[in-house]
Amino acid sequence: MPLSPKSPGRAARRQSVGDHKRELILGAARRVFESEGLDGASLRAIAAEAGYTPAALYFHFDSKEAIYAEMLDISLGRLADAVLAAADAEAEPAGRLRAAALAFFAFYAENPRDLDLGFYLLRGGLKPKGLGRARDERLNAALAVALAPIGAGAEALGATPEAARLLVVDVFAHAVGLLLLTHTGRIRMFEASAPDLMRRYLDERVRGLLAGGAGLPDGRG
Amino acid sequence: MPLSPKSPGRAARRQSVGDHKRELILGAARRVFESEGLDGASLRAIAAEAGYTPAALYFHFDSKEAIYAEMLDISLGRLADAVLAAADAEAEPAGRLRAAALAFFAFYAENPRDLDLGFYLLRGGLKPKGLGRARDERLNAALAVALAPIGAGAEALGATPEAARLLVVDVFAHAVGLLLLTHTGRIRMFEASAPDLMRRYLDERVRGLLAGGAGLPDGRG
DNA sequence: GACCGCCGTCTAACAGCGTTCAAAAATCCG
DNA sequence: CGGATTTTTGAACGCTGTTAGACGGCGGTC
Repeated sequence: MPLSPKSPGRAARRQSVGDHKRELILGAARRVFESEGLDGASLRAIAAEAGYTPAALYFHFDSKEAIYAEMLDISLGRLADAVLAAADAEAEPAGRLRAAALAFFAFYAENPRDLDLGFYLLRGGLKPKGLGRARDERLNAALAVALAPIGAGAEALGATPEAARLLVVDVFAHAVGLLLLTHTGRIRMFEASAPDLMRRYLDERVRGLLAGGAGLPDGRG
Repeated sequence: MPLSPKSPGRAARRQSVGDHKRELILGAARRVFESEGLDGASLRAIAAEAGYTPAALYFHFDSKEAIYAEMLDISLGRLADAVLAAADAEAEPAGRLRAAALAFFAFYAENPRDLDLGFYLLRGGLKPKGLGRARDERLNAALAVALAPIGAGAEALGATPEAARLLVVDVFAHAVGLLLLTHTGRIRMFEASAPDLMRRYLDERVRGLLAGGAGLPDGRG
């Protein structure tokens, strides 16, 4: 122990003050991001909104991407909360499955900035350079939590674990595709209601589960 | 006619020389983009690769985005070619549908730079500011061409036009979602083979078409 | 009570970006 | 060749994320 702690509670208090300032900056980032968009949100604008000089942000975060990464963590946490709440409001497995998947879809449909953040990651941003490998672990963990009710619902309806996993993957991909294609508003095929498409898709998958034990067979061909 | 054409073939020759230089620049952009990625490809790098000074590019293109937009046009053209070729290699409607959809998927799975370009648009890039409204028309038209064989196959299998349209939309969204989620390689659920997932999904939809006349009912509920 | 050291922030600057503008070079035509 | 037009250039602008060094203030030690 090269450092002799000067006083017991000191480090902890420092830490909590530091955390508070990080949250202050993240809040400013969220506001600027909300009004300017992800690409339009400059570090200087975020710093100004937080009452700081740009350089000061580098004391609290390693980079601008680190701020985005932390915002994504928060976003995924809110997503998981929304999905779990929606699932818990239903009693029957089929209802829980549907509610969870629709809540996932609705979360991103109604919060385009969270969608931007997610797409930023998917498009290759937030590379784990200095962000640490742990970031990816957290990301996958949060995603697993948010999607868990879908798989659980499928298993409760009689699907094998493998079939349930495949259904989760399919629903996830379908939702992401619908969200992305609707998002720009410039692809004519997707000017129609995306939620309707999502509902229709889900209804069919649940019906398949109820009927045959699997909407799509896990052995193909 | 305020401009008196000095000689008949002159404007045409100018035009063709200009087109040639545009293609030269687009080729340089494609190469730089291939090795540096969309975000890493700077205008100065593209200009250097083409043997130009950055400012010279602005004589041939309105902006960097205009270069990207033109690259996207070319990309969508190649996509349509690949899809139509794959469909034409099959005789039966079901085979044509499957081949077209799988070719669409494979085109982007095997050409990540084209995928980047497409996602750049979906993420909000290539806004029709100075790019002109005509860009969006061309974009939608190219997409319609590339996806036409899927809808045609569905109708040949007995689907109503509306059901066929919905199937195209669904397949499109599913493919885009799978491509996007696989693309980063950082979402653990999608480390498995995306083509397999696409095939499985397609098989089921085609089976639904063959069985009931519609894989997913067009009246939901 | 004066001093030292660290923490948090600021000022100033860097290199890079897309873009613009006036001037120069190259090209073409009569 | 002369003059007009089309292309290209060099230099600059304002923006971006980021870094280095200096500065004030606060906590703990002598």
